[in-house]
Amino acid sequence: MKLSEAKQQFISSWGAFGTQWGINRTMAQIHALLLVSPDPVTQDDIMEQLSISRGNVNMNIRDLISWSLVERIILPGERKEYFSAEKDIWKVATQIIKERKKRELDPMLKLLSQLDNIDGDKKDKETKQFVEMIGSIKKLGNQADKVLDVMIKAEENWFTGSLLKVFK
Amino acid sequence: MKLSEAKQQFISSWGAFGTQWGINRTMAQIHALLLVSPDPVTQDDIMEQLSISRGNVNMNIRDLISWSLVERIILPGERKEYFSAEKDIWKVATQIIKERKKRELDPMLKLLSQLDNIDGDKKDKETKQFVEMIGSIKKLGNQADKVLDVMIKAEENWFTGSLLKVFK
DNA sequence: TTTTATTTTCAATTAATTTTGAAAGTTCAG
DNA sequence: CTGAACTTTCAAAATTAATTGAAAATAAAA
Repeated sequence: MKLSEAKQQFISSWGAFGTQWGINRTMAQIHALLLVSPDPVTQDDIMEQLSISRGNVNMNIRDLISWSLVERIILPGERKEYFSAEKDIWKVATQIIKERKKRELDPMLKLLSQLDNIDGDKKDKETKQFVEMIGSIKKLGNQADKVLDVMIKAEENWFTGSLLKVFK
Repeated sequence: MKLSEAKQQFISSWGAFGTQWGINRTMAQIHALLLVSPDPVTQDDIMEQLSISRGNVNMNIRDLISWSLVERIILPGERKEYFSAEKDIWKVATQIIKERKKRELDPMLKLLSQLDNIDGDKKDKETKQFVEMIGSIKKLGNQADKVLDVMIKAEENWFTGSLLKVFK
């Protein structure tokens, strides 16, 4: 398989994959492009390679930067900005976990703890089911929270070594 | 807080939460409603409680059934169908992991292994970066695959007990 | 300062997804 | 069978999300 073909395939699939996870297709594609680009690239490079508008590139790049997956690079003596993605895939994964946890899991746990205190008869079937369900989701969420926290701090070696041993 | 109010809050937030994860808002809301309903409910109940059309309920319920999160219940002597959600939240979580793994991770790993063999000079910077990146994503994906497989088979006790111990 | 290169913004457009609702299909009691 | 009760389908409509592109803003060079 030719490089250009494989690259196209990767970028387009990464975009489709992202979509299923609630990530803007273009953002995922830009990320994919940067992941396989050894050198920093410009907005114009991205516009050309993905056939998308300047505004679109700009917004999605900023988004990727806010996720700390991409950094802005100023080359000395150059007017244009360049962009480069974090290439250590373990760091990429933990960074995504960290951000999604912060943006989604934490707020959800906060909400659940607000739904805790229900007025009225705790013996009522409806009330009982609600309180129990919120409680068990909260419990699971808190456990996931702890596990993810450790993962975020861990080294990749720990994952491949120690943890996989636990999983025999 | 009143039950009805808390329930509304939960359903609507669960829907918003689902959206961020690439899950249809209505599907997530129906799931939330069923999670906090102690008894099986009908399509009409769902239509009324969420103010949505019959077709919408029907399609999303089928989707939930295909995820094995909801089951169809026929009450003896009744003409209508009833629906009920799996209430064990650990089972819900592992079932979702199982399905997403099957529908998303597995196909992605399959794709990556097809992008392995690139023609041309492995010393070329572009080629090298591509091959290495695909390789490391594949490696991480395979590790995640193993970990998730064990989780899917595990009991919740294992998660709360043994695993959390590993995480001190 | 003025000019030029480059980035950012955002209203308008386009695309993608979701929802509706009525018709067709199914099932079952009488 | 027949018809009422109920479920399913799917084209069209509505909604939501993403994208464009040109104008405004910014920053560096002349």
